[in-house]
Amino acid sequence: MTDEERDRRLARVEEIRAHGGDPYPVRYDRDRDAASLHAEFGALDPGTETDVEVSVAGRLVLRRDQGRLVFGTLRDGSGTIQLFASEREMGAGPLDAFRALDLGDWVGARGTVMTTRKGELSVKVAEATLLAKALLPLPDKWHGLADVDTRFRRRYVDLIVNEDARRVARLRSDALDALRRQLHDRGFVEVETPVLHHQAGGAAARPFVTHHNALDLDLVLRIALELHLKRLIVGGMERVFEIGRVFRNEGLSTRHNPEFTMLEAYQAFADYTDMMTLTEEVVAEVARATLGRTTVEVDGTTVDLAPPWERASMLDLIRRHAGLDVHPARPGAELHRAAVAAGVEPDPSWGPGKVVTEIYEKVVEPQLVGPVFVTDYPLEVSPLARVHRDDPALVERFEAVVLGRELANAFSELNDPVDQRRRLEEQARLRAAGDDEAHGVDDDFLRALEYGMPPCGGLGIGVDRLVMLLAGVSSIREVVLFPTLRPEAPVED
RNA sequence: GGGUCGCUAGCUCAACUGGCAGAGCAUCGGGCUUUUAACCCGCAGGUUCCGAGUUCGAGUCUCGGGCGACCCA
Repeated sequence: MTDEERDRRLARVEEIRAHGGDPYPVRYDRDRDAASLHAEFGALDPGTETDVEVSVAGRLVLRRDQGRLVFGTLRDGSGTIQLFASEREMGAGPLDAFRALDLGDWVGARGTVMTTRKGELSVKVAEATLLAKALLPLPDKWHGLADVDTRFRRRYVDLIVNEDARRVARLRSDALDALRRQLHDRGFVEVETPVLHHQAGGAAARPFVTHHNALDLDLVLRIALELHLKRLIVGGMERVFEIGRVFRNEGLSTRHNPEFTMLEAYQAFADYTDMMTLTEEVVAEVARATLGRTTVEVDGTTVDLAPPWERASMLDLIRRHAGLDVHPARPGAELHRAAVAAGVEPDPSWGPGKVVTEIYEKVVEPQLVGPVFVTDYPLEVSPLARVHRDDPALVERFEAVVLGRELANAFSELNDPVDQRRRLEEQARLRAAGDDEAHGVDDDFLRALEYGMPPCGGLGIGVDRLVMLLAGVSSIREVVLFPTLRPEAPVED
């Protein structure tokens, strides 16, 4: 019976209540956590007794029963500490009650600090208190949870038994903290802009559609932060950033979760070269703040994020890695031949810029170790970026690539309202022709630009991907605490 | 969407070519006052993901379905 263990523990709960106990008491006074005990008493010699009385609290995760002596391992938010429960110290009745605790129970313990003969720092228990009874058993104490799906569905269990899950969750918090500090230190102001949009914009992606009942209005969840942040630049907020969730209605993979976290930052009077400097400095500082170093390792490959990062144009990289000399101004037939030579099957609907970009993405990007700034994208695939100062077929845009993955995307922002309107109308044409990832025309955004946006550099960093890099993991689900999953099958457990 | 692999006790995993469904941990009973995944003895625990088929006999083979992982588009 699958509920046998749970029934046994429920019966234990009733037994405790029948004896006047409370299996779920309201609070507990603890004065120390495991880490502080190790920090203060870690140097004690084996076999030391102290008269320092402490109280600790945590989850009982291991137990070693010696008969008249029971060892327990208690885990709190800081680490683990051993409990030393002896009949001599507690008496037979209380020791039996301690023995009756189940693995997974939350327990408070008061006693003195000691070390065992083997030198393990312990609390010699004078009094133990059940703080919360666990009804469901923990997974195998040695192997933990191996089923990846269950790890993500029951992240709470993953966090209990998997040190690495705790490490990554903490690392993500540290990285967000460091990102905010880096930007604040540079004079950026953190803002919050709407998640519910009338129209998806700022990226090429399909949105989630939702509905506002009172207004009887369909709305979409944002796919990017860009267009509202630029409105703030128009409003005179010279340096703004937002760290926020965006939503893209696309498939699930090791690199894609439908909701993920973007950092976008906009800086007035700057161009994309300034954003390269900002990117490499901020990312390197975040690595130092979270890892204490600038090198990261994923799947056995180590890269150093310390600035300066290599800068190379997309066209140069195609020449170098694919041996092809291409340019979006070349005749279409020539570009199609080049694409085929590179192993890319060009779609008839693709313009020359799209063909060049596809060659880059399929052939070049996966080979790039980096960190490298890939600069100067075809105009056609970048409707929000300013035309390149030296080449009208290109825009001033870069993507930062590390280990074949895009980490950041940035432009010299397009602030000519007439040019912007033309480019969005071209997108609308593609959309009408069936490209459901193409932009629509956002009239309010265009109106904002008509009030005048100063020259501006804009930067987007995929926070999840940054954390993946820092954590050394290759699946986005490892860095998102509760990744999107199919609903659990109705009959389970 | 395609390919490959997987789904067996609460957890982690076995079960040669089709032949009595097993182990470790957890649980339960017993022993043990310095353990470290404690250890020793014993008990109990199963819709082998679901459904159909082939067969004297299916965890194993065939077909269909579900869920997941990895790779590819």
